[in-house]
Amino acid sequence: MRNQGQRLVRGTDVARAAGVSVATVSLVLNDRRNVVLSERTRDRVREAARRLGYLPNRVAQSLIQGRTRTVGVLLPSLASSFVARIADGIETAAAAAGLGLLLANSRHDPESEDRQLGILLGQRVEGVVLVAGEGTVSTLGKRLERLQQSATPFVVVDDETHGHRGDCVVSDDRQGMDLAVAHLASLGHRRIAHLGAGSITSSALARLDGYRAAMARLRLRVDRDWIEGDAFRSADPAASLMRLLRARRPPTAVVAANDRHLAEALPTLRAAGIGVPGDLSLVGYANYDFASYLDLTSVEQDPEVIGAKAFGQLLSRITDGPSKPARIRVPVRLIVRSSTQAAFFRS
Amino acid sequence: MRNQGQRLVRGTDVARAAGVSVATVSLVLNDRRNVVLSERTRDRVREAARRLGYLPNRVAQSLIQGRTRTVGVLLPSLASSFVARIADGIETAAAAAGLGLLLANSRHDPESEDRQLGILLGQRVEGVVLVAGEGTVSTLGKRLERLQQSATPFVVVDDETHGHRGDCVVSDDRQGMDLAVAHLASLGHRRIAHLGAGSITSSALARLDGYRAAMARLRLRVDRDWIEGDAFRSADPAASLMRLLRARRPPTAVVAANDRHLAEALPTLRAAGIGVPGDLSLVGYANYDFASYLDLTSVEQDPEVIGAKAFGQLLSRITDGPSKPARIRVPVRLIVRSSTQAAFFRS
DNA sequence: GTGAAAGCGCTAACAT
DNA sequence: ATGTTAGCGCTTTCAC
Repeated sequence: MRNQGQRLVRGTDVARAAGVSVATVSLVLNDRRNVVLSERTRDRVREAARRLGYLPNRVAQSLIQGRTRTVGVLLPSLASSFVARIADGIETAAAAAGLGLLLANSRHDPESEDRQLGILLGQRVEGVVLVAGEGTVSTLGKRLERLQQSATPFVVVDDETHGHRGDCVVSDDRQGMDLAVAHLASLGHRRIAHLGAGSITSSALARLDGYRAAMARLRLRVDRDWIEGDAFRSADPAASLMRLLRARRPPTAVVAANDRHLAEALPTLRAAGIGVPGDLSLVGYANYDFASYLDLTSVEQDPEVIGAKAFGQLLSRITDGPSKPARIRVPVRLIVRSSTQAAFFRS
Repeated sequence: MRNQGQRLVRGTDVARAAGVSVATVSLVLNDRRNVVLSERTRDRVREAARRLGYLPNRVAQSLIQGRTRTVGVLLPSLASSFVARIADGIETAAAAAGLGLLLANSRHDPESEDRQLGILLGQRVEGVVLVAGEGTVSTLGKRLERLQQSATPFVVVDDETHGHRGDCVVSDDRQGMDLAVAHLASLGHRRIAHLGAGSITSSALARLDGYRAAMARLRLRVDRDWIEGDAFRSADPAASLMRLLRARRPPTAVVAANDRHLAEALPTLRAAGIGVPGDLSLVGYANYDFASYLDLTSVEQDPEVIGAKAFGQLLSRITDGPSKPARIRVPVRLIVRSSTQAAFFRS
């Protein structure tokens, strides 16, 4: 539309070219099997459509069919590769189901997220995948309410704290922390500390929770000064890590909620003469590509699957309607590299 | 649409609730200043719209106005953070201009790209940003032809080889290589080799070209065995790098077309006892986040700006119509870290 | 077998 | 100052 100059080909044009009516064009091109059309007409129409490069106007189709074959994806930013890969997973699944993707970006701003949501709803998307993020997560409830009122199916990704209002898909952070802690314990570590993500997202909280649960399951005590880098003192991961090492009973291993914090703290560790894994074992989280270059043992997530599951759940809501909210946790796996090592000689 | 149960609010509903006609609703909500409406009616309509949560159906608006306020973005994958950040830039610019984004993913497959393009055109997007990628770039021409025939404005990103058919936006790879080579030369290096990206994208070619041009500009000879990792022997960056070091006149510095190759070759270098930057200076390209963790001097691109410029160019095509094809090169900058050092004592 | 006509929800001329 | 009407491009009964 708004094609300066040559106007786009319409069904009418094809009809005229084929010497039939628009109705027939529609019948032929949509392969309506219940009506019987002569082969000759079918061919003539198809030929004319091909020759003119006719593409049925999906806007008009949407209007009359009452469905847009489009879902909305509302995310905080594509700058995060985790989020981008989730979007990739959603797109792939949606394309396979014949649905298009309307992408909107809140730029971590609740007001913007609200405005974007309005646009998506105005476009009459058939459903919305809402990827939570720092900045918007605390007021997410409002937007979910709005979605509910509009009776538009939706799925929340990367936040389960608001999950009671509908479906959500998250990475299994508790499992990840359990794998990390169990791995260290199996290497003989007993004094395992946690370097938090410095965030209030449900992921960060679940990782902290998962750390505590794993330690409890393995009957390992957690000293009060073994947890650092919560939402309020995350500014400097290196400083946080060094604080951990000054604990009354210094840890022999640290599980971090994020590879990045570890990577940033590494030079400080080196400067302090603390060898990894000789003096300290480290497990990261997210398995960013630099984890392999830095030889960091890390928990790998699967954002593409998260996206695919989110779309799958959304699709079943669109076709089957609402029912009991689902909470889907996508499994993670531990990638063992050389930042972790047995702690025999320390106990 | 396809809202099981409660039907969405239409203009008619608002009209009935406010005791006016649909036309009036439209006039009020679109703030038509040329027609005069009583304040009382305006308020009544606005109030009713607010109360009912009315959102004008953009599908219907699109149909009658002949414009969808939507642009299509067709990219090879969101798994690449470079591409994802370009998409982010496009989205931000589009949102600022009041246009939505229909995102489609070719998964590096030309046929899929063609199919997706058909869907975008069927949706009557007002323009298309086509991000080139490995796998689709060689047959890009066909799709550009299709776009031209449909008279839909488009901009190609990350490929200038097909740029003669319309506008394109690329990162300034030649400038990047020039910065890298000049930096090394300023440190006293004369024997500077090139480790290619192992790709046939226009970026990879431009970087190789840029390397040659920069060397020529600085009157530095390029030995025949100083170029490695072209499209045909890129499988193993470490092996390529080691081959470079066995050149008749071994280089004292290497500029790579991609950080990743350097990162992968680093362990091999270490194992061979070759110190960086002591024995060899290295400059990477792309400035991935691991470049900072590995202390790699690197050329930083600006994908968000690339996206923004691409959208800007597209928008001017949409509003102003076609004219001489533009070729926009987005500047890069060199981030100096400690993988490069003066080569005084070697010459 | 095929065409005519109605209508999806909206906007924009034209009436009143 | 507001309502009536036509029509965007398509699909879908219902006539012929």
